[in-house]
Amino acid sequence: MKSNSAYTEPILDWYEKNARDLPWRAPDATPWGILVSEIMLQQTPVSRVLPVWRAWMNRWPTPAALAAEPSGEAVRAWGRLGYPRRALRLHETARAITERHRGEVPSSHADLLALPGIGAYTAAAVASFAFGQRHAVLDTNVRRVLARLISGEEYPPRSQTKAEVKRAESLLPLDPPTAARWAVAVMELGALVCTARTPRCVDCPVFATCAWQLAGRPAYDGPPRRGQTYAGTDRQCRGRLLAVLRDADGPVEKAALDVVWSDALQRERALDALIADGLVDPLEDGRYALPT
DNA sequence: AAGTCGTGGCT
DNA sequence: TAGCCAAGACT
Repeated sequence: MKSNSAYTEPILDWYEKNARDLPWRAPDATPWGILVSEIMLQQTPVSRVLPVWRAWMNRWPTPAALAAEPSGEAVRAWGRLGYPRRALRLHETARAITERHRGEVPSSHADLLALPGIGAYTAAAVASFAFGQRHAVLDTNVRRVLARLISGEEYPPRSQTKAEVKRAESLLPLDPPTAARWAVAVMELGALVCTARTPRCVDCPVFATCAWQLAGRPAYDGPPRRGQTYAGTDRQCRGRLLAVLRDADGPVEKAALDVVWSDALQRERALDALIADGLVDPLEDGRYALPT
């Protein structure tokens, strides 16, 4: 097997020995199971995804099974994973797969990209992990690993650049199955060793050739990286309101929503937004429910 | 194209 | 303790 960089073989070897045993990586994992895992894992830690993924796959083992249910059931089963619009889009995707692709998860990057809730990363990830294709799979882990290994910087730029994509493509092994293994391997290295906060460089298989190491691990000096305060935001309010509906057996009175958020103006705004998003259904009798 | 969109664990 | 961060997508 040909390697096209000094990083390829050490990282592939490291992955063979250190990969986590995740159910969506099992030999019997289906493209649908892999797709579901990728949606759930967007901005969400593995540990929180695991139980929800298992229950989800047990209940809806195929796209057609999910497509046959009301979207509200997907929202309810989503539980507290966060960003519940993902559940809605996953439900839409199940219906699109059922209608447009005969119930089979499409294998082409373009077809995947056309599905709701699936962007460049997820399309590449599913094409790579489920179908063994050769794609640059550029997520937050990979971006950070490459920034350190090659650019010698602690963190990548705020938003993804074309240069990063080119670089990721140039590192891809030529053989598709190997490229697919490389993709998970780099991601896993970022998740387990080359972590954001306190990297475990002593365990790194490419420590000796890491540009960031060689530069003396200079601290990040770019613009502030984030600032997502949460307490008191519309997002928190939306979360509270939706939790009431998730935990209820059926439609709820307006009063049941009112008690979970004191600021009436913000509460109405958040409720309207949830309705506009299709996450909440206002009934004619004045009550509210998850969508049908 | 910068803002918005949940939630909880970790340091 | 209070940020920081986690396999992004969409507008």
